[in-house]
Amino acid sequence: MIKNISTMKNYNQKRERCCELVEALEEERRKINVFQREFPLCLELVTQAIEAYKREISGTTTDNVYGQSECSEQTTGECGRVLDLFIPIKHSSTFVEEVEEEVDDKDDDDDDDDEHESHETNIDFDDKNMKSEWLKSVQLWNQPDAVVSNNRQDHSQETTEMMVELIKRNDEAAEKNNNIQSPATTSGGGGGGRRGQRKHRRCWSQELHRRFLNALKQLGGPHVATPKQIRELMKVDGLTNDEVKSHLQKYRLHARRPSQTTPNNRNSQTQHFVVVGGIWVPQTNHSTANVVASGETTTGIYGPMVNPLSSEWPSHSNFGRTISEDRSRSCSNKGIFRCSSPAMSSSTRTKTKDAKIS
DNA sequence: GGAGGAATAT
DNA sequence: AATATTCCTC
Repeated sequence: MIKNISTMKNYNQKRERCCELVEALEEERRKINVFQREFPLCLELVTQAIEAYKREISGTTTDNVYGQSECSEQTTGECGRVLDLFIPIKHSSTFVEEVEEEVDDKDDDDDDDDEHESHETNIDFDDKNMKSEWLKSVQLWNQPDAVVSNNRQDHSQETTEMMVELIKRNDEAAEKNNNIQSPATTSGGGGGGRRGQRKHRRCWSQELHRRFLNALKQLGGPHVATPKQIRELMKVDGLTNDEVKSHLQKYRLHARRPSQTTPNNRNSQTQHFVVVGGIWVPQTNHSTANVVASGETTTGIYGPMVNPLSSEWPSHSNFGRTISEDRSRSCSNKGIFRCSSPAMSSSTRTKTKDAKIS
């Protein structure tokens, strides 16, 4: 008898717990629903989990008062599987291809913005240190699209994690395909294929670019800083000299001809730039409302990605497109002031080279 | 090996 | 067309 009572008690508790879970999951589903297109699988998984729990609830309330209901099995079976997709995330700190082991608080000592950045992220993880590492990695390296999709602050931690996990899985799959489908080629002159497999194309996230600018600032400008120095200052694991060099080259190119012709629809809110130590920066810490498509600007986990950095490029052109997509269009190249420009002329090397050629 | 610039691929 | 990667030259 006592046994029966305690069993009943257990089931009531269990049922209560299930109800809570269902509610929580439904809440999650509502949130994910916003991203239905981006995360169909995620939505499906949550839906499945909800259904599984609902079945379990109905199972415990009806016939199967004693013993394991079939739905209980589903819980450990289907539902367990579903949940397994989410739960392990918390234990996997190394799922980003290139984990930045070095990018931690210690490294950011000289990077004044980064400390601020960690506040922007509003992360309340228990194991903050561990998570911030991989979150930073995601933030730095991930495709901006995917990251921007996560830019809603009303997402709970679990939801975000689920999304990150799904993104990661998609990326992994894509990468696998890439490796299989694009073996070493010998086609095309110039860069591609001459030597083995072409490197995975990497996008410079806002955060990455911010670090780049920071390093540039510290080194005294794009025409003084060398790729190696920049890379060392950026302290981003996995970042190569070549990548920095390329980025620097791009930056210099745009600095060389800051005013491109794209007149017409300019807001009256003209953006003013100042060159400080050879770096183009917005004159003021403008709050020029660069309205993000999703509406309210958030400072969630991927908060820093939201800040429009396009203004930090020498020109307003599409240079920063990978970083902030097309938000840069709202910038203007009018009202640019140049205070100093160390060594803006093209290098003498080119001249000697040209001289040799001619 | 590192840097700058150009060529090339995506 | 813009941007990342690779090659060439110093």
